Amino acid sequence: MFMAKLKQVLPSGARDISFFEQVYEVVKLIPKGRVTSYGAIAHFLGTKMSARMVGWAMNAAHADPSIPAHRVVNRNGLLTGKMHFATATEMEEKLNKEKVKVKEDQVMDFEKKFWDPSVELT
DNA sequence: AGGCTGACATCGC
DNA sequence: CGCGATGCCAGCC
Repeated sequence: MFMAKLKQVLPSGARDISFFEQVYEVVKLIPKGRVTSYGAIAHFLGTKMSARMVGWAMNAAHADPSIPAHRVVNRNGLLTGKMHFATATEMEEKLNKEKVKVKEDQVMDFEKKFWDPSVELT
């Protein structure tokens, strides 16, 4: 269960030097009112084929409040990870505050709000 | 050392 | 149109 791994989200050591940090960096760099996808981040990090890694990284990211994980959605602009937030509505509420409209757990104008790190950060 | 898991992405039936 | 199976990679048991 996720509970089991939830405990290891915060390792006592500082040996968290992995692409996790890269994911954190990218996610933190996401402009307000913008969103990106796991696939885009994965691509930016080089592991474009496996967006799962990004999702996995985000799993650990949710432990860090400074990481706007709510701005990261799946390829369809769907808030698939909302269930991992404190509350199921927190994600879309935060997005709404950033002028990002969410309908049916889906980001509206996703393509317009989409922020591609491989393009914006290059 | 081997196997399981994961907030995805895609194709297949 | 819905559910299932597969690929990818890294971390953890």
